[in-house]
Amino acid sequence: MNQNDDTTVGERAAYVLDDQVGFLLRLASQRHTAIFQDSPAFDLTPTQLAAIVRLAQIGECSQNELGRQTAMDVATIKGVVDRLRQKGLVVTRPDPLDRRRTLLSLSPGTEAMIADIHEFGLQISRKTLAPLTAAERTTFLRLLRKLSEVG
Amino acid sequence: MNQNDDTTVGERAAYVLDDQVGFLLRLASQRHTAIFQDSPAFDLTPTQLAAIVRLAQIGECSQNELGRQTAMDVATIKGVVDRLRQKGLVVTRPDPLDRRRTLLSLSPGTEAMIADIHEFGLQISRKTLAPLTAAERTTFLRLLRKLSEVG
DNA sequence: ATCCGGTTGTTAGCATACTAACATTATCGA
DNA sequence: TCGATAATGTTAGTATGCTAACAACCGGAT
Repeated sequence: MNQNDDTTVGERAAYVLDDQVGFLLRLASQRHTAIFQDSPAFDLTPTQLAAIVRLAQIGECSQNELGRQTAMDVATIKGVVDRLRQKGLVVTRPDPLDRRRTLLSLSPGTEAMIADIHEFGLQISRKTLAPLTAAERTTFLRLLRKLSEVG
Repeated sequence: MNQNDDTTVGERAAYVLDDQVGFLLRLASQRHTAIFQDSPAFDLTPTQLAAIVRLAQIGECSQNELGRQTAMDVATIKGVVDRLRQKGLVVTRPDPLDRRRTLLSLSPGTEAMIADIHEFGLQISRKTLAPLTAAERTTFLRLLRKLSEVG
């Protein structure tokens, strides 16, 4: 019987930190972020790129709506949008139909860069998944999606 | 031909944010953290639990060493250790052999809780992986480890 | 023995990510 | 129409996670 067997009947599973999904998710996220930041094509963080790409996809929308579409709470999306506005990548105008809202859209310069930003994002994904074979990449993304879509 | 086909010869792969590994890793991490925080067994964050479990595993060590063993840079591990000391979970003493170092160890009370902390960690991992079948869980952890272990 | 490079821990600054509380504005129901 | 409810955006506070700079200290090489 393997000394690392964690399925022995009647015995409690051993807690090995390096085998826990939360710990491994943190490591994988760290590696992805490092790959992203080491590819200096744009002065963007992964989160900022996600916001820009989503805004390009869905078009003009409110700040909270963009937050929901990118899985950022209201406090986080505010900071992200503030920094994107400061860089001139996103512009705003008041919503004429709802005085609570500010509508966000990409600046013309950003609009023109969208294709390059997409290409950059694909490169990052390829580098991140490089340790896996093509079949493994497909499987991994499918399972990761199952873990993310719940709730 | 499928309209979402991203492998058509001669065409550039489409950039779909929801299919990018970085975005999905962020979603999965968010879900894991939410599961963790909604299980109020201990007043700990995932990072703090990792530090405690690792310290229990490797025994008394320096702050930077614990950081390396838990994938936290020197600034991050400092904050984590400060908070664990403030809660009385970790105690320190100067290293008699190296005046730069402070040696960390678990407080006796924490030592006594380690088995419960392990059990709690296993519950969190089970809940996080619940959307997958047993076979999928094994595969997912194997691939996630491959993505994390790369230098 | 001294100098030099490396290690340890601290600090400051920035960027997510979360909760909670708040004022303002919309909307729906009675 | 009015009153309760909900949505929007802001602010404050806390906790990672990163870089960069710094002082103090250790070890080895000359």
